[in-house]
Amino acid sequence: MTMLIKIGELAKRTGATVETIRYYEKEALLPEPSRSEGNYRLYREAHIERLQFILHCRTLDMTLDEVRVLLQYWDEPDQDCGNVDALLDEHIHAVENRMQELMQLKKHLTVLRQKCVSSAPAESCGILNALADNSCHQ
Amino acid sequence: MTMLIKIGELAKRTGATVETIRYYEKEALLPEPSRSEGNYRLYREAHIERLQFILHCRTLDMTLDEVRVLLQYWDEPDQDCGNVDALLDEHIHAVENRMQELMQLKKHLTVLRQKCVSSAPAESCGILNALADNSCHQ
DNA sequence: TATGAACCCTGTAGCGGCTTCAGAGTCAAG
DNA sequence: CTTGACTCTGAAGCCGCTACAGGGTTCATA
Repeated sequence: MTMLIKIGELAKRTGATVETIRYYEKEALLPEPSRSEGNYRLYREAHIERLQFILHCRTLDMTLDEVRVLLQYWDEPDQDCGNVDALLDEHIHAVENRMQELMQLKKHLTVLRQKCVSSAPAESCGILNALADNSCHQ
Repeated sequence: MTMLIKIGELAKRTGATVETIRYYEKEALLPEPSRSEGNYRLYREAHIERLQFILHCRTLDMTLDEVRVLLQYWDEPDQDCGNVDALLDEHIHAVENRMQELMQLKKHLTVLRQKCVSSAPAESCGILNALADNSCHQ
């Protein structure tokens, strides 16, 4: 007897919300589960695993399209997994780039922050003036 | 004679797109400009500066709501600028937090990436298996 | 048996910050 | 007079959910 669980239970076990689970089904990331007499979704072990896989990818900030690609390998285990590496490499690069951007950003913000030391009329606020200044724009 | 420019010219000078400019107008970040006989928007110096201010804030990853707050000081230069500091401090914190997250992320991704060294059937791919693995989930 | 609470269903709209499109009008050059 | 570059409005689409509204189901308790 395979154990069948309803959507709320699946949510509880995985940490997803009920709405997210339904959303993933609509997006075809999760297959449509069977239904009870009262039309409730009934999930089994395989669904739990698959959802966990998806959520894990999401904690790594992958897009749903990236997850879709990975799931395709998951579904066809005989394929060459070379593209899995490639996808991951690309993703790592994207994360690195974003970090670089944020570091630049923080530098700029910190410099900007220094320009206002104390309460004063906005007119003379160094921050506002710096933001307005064209020359400061790169 | 003040020089008047059309939206395309404003876009070229600031680096924004025409659509973004119209969007900012709809969002009341930019005031409605005057119009030509043929109903074209006609911008003047002040619009250029204001748009540059907004774009500059955006390169610093501020939300439009944050920009709105700053513009309010811009518009009323007699106000105390204390809140400008506060907004900036908060924003710097947000950027720092995001950086922390991304660093964690990158660490995870790099570990994951090591698990697949060469082309092999997806079934045996360390990456996919690690993503599927519950124990790896935190 | 009635009723209430806790769960589930579908479908739609909203979020932010644009981007893209359809369908039309304007304007200057050739 | 036509062509092509520009402009206009309004609506829809993007991502990854989240939050409704308005119902149905299930199960325990009074």
